[in-house]
Amino acid sequence: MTITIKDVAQKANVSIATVSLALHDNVRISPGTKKKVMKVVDELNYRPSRIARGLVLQQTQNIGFLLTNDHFLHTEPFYTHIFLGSEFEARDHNFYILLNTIPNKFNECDHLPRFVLEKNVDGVIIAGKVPLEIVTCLEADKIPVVFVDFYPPSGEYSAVLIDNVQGGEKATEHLIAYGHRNIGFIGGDMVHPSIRDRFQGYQIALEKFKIPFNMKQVVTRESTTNRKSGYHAAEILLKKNKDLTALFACNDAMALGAMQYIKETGKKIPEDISVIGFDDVVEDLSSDPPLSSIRVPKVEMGIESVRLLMDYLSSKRPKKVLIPVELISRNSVLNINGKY
Amino acid sequence: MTITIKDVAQKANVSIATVSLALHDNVRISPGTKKKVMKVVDELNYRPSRIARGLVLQQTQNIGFLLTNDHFLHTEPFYTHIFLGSEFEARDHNFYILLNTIPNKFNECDHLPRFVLEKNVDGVIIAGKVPLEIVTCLEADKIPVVFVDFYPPSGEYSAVLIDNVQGGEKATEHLIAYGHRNIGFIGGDMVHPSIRDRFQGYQIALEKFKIPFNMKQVVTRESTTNRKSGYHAAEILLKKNKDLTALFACNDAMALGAMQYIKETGKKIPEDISVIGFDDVVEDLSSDPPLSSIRVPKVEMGIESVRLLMDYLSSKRPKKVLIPVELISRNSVLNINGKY
DNA sequence: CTTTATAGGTTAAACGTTTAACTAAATTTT
DNA sequence: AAAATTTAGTTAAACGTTTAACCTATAAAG
Repeated sequence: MTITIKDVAQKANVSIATVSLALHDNVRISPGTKKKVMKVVDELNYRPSRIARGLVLQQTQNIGFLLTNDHFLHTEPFYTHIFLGSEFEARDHNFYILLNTIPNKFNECDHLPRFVLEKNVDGVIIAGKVPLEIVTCLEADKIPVVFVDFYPPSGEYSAVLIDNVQGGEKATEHLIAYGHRNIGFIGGDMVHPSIRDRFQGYQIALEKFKIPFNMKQVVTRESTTNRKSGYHAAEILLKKNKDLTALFACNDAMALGAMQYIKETGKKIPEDISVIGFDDVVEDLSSDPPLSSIRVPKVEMGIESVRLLMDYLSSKRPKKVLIPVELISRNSVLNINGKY
Repeated sequence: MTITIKDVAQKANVSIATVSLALHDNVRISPGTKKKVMKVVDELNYRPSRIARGLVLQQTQNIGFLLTNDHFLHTEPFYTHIFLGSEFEARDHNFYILLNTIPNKFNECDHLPRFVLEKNVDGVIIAGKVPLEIVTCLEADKIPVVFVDFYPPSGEYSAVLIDNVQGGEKATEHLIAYGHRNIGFIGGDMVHPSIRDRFQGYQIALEKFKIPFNMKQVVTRESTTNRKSGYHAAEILLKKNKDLTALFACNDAMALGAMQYIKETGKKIPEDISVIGFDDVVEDLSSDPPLSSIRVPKVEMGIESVRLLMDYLSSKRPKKVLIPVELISRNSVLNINGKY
């Protein structure tokens, strides 16, 4: 027996319309009546049913959150933090987040996430790279979309993006500032815009300091960006380049893999080789040594994505936000200025 | 302009009741009419509105998922995997999972998760240890609850629990089978039933093999169960007990902390000290050496929790499920049989 | 003193379903 | 052939809100 607006109306001796209007601070309701209603609302601990409200208002107050299975299950808590940020902000707007993971490959339009099929969301947040097919299907449904940490090759969307170029520069410049001149780049899945941008930042920094760019010092053949491929990339790189003093890995997972390879070959980090990563997902992961990285404010990105969606819902205009990143210096990079 | 049941009825030349009944496979509808209706449903790509349905059926088809902030943000992806499991299973039942993280400390009843206040869920899954105040508030609301990896000290609830005693035994017996006789136990937050059970499993295994239990070989004073406290606990333990050949840490995080301490003191794992953890959250975390552990089937637990909730919703009877665990042998435990 | 405006409500329709109760035609039973 | 039953649908109420349209006193204006 849940309390409805009728119960309140009855007990307060007014119509249900009055209760509703009072709850919405309508000018038509006198202060006296309002107080009376509010008192009963408190007494009965009444809360409007979100379902009934949704039906008449034709809105769900739900936000869909789309993510590939892989991304959610990643050991590195990157997208989960973004997800949590969106939950925080959604709460403030009285929205709910409906998570739906999707397979990494996507076939047909007929199997869209159910919250889309059922029209159970007012908008969708898409985090990370997803199959493009799904984007076109969503597009067809005219459902508002915000991208986080990914942007489809064509179209005009709201998006929260990391300033990857800036990050790549910061990481590389840090190594340069510490005296490194032979810096390897560990990439993977170069089709991914984020990785490409980080690579571009790497190149920009080198150029800025007049350090010749050498394609031999770069690995971009790995198709994934996890530890295993980081390990493998480091192997390739270090066997080809005996003179490298530092590695910039395009994300922390690859950096950790690279560190493992380096340690297994008997070399010391950072004494023999310095390593810097990207994403800063290793906070209390106690890698040995602690990995320097580029911090990406993940929770903030989640928050921002909800804000953009709210904004779009009222203005109908897409907006892009570029999130700045920050260098986190730990102990995996050695200052070798004046050492050689 | 979203398609409603009316549009379907009109185009199929039947009443909306017929459409609804046809969609629900009601015997009253002849095969012919049903086919006709279904054809139009397909043509118009009609999907019943979950909101309207929820209103008349007085059910939300939503499940609340409650978790403390800390647990969700843990680096170790334990609860996120449980969460994902629940999402998988909920999808099969056409339910949505509404995540709500709560602060670790909880004050008043007046600030329950909104999905409870708004009656926006049919039931709630509570994962991990939560403030007891919230449990009593939920109890008062008569809202169906399933606990996962936690069970409140009093009351009768549905729950999915890890067989921690069995796990503690398996871990310890593994060490014993490999010839270890001086086995330290690293605990923390012994108020937590899971940790206590693991400790109990440790004791049972020792007793089974007639190995004397020695309180000196046990640390149970740490208030948290993270890397830092694992590091600290290992320090205490190893300084007091020079003869330990193996450590059983009550979870992987503490095990990793302990490993770090051991390595920093110049000892080798597993040559000098064997280490085994619990939870198996380190899968591709590439600890060095790879940590042996007790695997807890996290995704399955999430799945099971939704099943229990569904079961409770129809039967109104709480049910407990004890999830068995599995030894995962990697390289952090050395077989020292016949070595001494 | 009648007319008009205003303040403070109330009535009723609408949102999109489900389903109990009803109905009409067809079929079976007696 | 009339009565009873079955079949295959339809009608209308209900779920809990919001809000446009309507109403009725009272105050202000002429």
